[in-house]
Amino acid sequence: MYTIGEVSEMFNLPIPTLRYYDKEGLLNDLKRDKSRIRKFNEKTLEALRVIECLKKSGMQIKDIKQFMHWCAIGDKTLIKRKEMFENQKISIENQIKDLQKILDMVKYKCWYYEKAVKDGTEKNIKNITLEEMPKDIRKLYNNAHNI
Amino acid sequence: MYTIGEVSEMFNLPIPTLRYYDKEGLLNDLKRDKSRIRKFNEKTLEALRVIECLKKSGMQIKDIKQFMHWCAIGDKTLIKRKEMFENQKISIENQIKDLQKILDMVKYKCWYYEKAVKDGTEKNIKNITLEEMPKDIRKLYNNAHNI
DNA sequence: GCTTGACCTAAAGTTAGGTTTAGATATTAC
DNA sequence: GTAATATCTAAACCTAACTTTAGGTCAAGC
Repeated sequence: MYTIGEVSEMFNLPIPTLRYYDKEGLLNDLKRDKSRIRKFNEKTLEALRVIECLKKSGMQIKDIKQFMHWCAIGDKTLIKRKEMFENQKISIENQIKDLQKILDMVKYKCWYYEKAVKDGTEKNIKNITLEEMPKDIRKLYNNAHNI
Repeated sequence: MYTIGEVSEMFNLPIPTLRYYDKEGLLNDLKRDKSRIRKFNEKTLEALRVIECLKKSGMQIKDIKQFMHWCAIGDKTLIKRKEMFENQKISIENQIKDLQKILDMVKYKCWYYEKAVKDGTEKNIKNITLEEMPKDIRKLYNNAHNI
């Protein structure tokens, strides 16, 4: 059993954030002692790990709440929970793909500015054609420009 | 030369968003005609492409504004702009790495719920040990659990 | 000359996800 | 017993990035 202060340290989350999650209904398993003080147990910590994961995957608090609620209901909601994770998987895969395109654009810009800094001016590189680029850079450029 | 309505369609951005970007100083090259109507040219469109890219990479409007301002100043700011893109490159690479860890966690959960749905209950799988997991799933689990 | 449609502005409103404040209670240390 | 420390609550506040509203201008078509 842990106090809110201990959990705050463990997860590196501010105390008000933990209270906020509780208020929003994300911590179903959270119990209180006789003087209304929150007592976090292993189940609550596991819930927090899942919350952190789902948050980082871009899910909104209200949808995480929905999921936590399904968990509380029990086996009747297994299919919904499975589907949720399958959708989240697709969503993350798409986010990674998108970021890889953005990364190509940014890598192209890194090359561009390296050249510009070397030249001391942007003039020469500004109107470069595809043919004048090194092959690997051309690839970055093409990837990036059909975003 | 394009009107704000045309650009809105081309970029699939609401008109008020384009006005907002202009107001925030992201569109230095934007000119007006005699009756104060915005006229977008190729340079503005290229700026919008860069803005979209930087936004998707997680950069804030105020930092994009800073970058656009550097662009307007000219060759004196080349090193700053190069450094900005180099930092953004690292940031995106880290975002991708983080998402890949999250993805492993979510893939593990997909496997977990597939099994649970097959069983019709979460009971059996709930307390599964590392040894009882298939090797590839154990790998996902381990990757995910040192987030 | 009047209506329609696309543009304009400033200012207020919105949303998510917290964070801060103010005041109350309870346990521990001296 | 009293001071310090950690907890509690409700409610106000905050920030980013828009979005909506209300009212005004302007050129084209009838």
